[in-house]
Amino acid sequence: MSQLTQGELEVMQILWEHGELKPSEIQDNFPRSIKNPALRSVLGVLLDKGHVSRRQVGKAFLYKAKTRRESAFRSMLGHLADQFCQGSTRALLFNLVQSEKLSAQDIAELERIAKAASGTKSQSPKTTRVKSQKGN
Amino acid sequence: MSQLTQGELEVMQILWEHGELKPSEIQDNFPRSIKNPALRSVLGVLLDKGHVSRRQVGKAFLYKAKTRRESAFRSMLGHLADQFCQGSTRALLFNLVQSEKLSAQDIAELERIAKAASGTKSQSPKTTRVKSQKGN
DNA sequence: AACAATGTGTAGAAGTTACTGCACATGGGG
DNA sequence: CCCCATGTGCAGTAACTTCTACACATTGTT
Repeated sequence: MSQLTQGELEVMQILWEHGELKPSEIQDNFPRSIKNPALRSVLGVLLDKGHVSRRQVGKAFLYKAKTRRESAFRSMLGHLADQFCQGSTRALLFNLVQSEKLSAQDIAELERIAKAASGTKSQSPKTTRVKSQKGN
Repeated sequence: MSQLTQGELEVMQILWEHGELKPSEIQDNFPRSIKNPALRSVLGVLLDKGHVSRRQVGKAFLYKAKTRRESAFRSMLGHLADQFCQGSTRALLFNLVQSEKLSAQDIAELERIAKAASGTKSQSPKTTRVKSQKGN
């Protein structure tokens, strides 16, 4: 499935956050001013690409994200890895760890998360929930 | 500086790898078939955007990458973090660590790299100096 | 029934990326 | 000097993204 452009991504973010919306509601939640037909133009592209679905309710269409946020994220990350890390997200990760300035505490946290995620002998399998915090 | 497109990135990769080249040489190293004027069109865009410089030698132009590979990588990674991790590459890193399936060995390696890069005082800070990336 | 509000459909313009074709310039070998 | 290979300059096409303008349809209210 083809990559999301900037504008398409802006729309997807709103759908991921709010669920099922009609165009005017997306407009209301848009980070910048956008005219209705311009927005619908983007929605049309997203529909063609299969990233959203829509259903008619009354006279309006409700749009819903079909591609999951995590999938889109992974896809874009994978694309970046293709370009800069021989296609390996792992190599990308190592690169990132190397260039980020991490505190000892960060590193400990990192290790805990890694172990919990690998599902092996984790020391304290508490709620190491980090996920995509969208506390908007 | 504006983001690199797919085609622009393909050209940059070759310049990063080979140094200073003239268009026909870039063509020879191109992963797919591309006609000379098409390539020069991309080079022109890269020149406008400031990502490459060129100098005339004889009757030909030699093109050289001006933006460093690491800078472009970090920039694109930052862009991705803006979209999916509230602008924090650190959050992106944590997310990645969580979703990658890492072996215990990977985790140990990760920790080693992290500590070396951060130059912490928890261990022997031997080869701390990894790289000094400065903004281009 | 007429009207305003809301929402859709369609047409199309502007900018960018990616590409093609062709004419022109320069430098070495006959 | 003429020819030809290499390389540039320039004009223009095609697809895509983003956006605008405007007409038409539906619903609720008066």
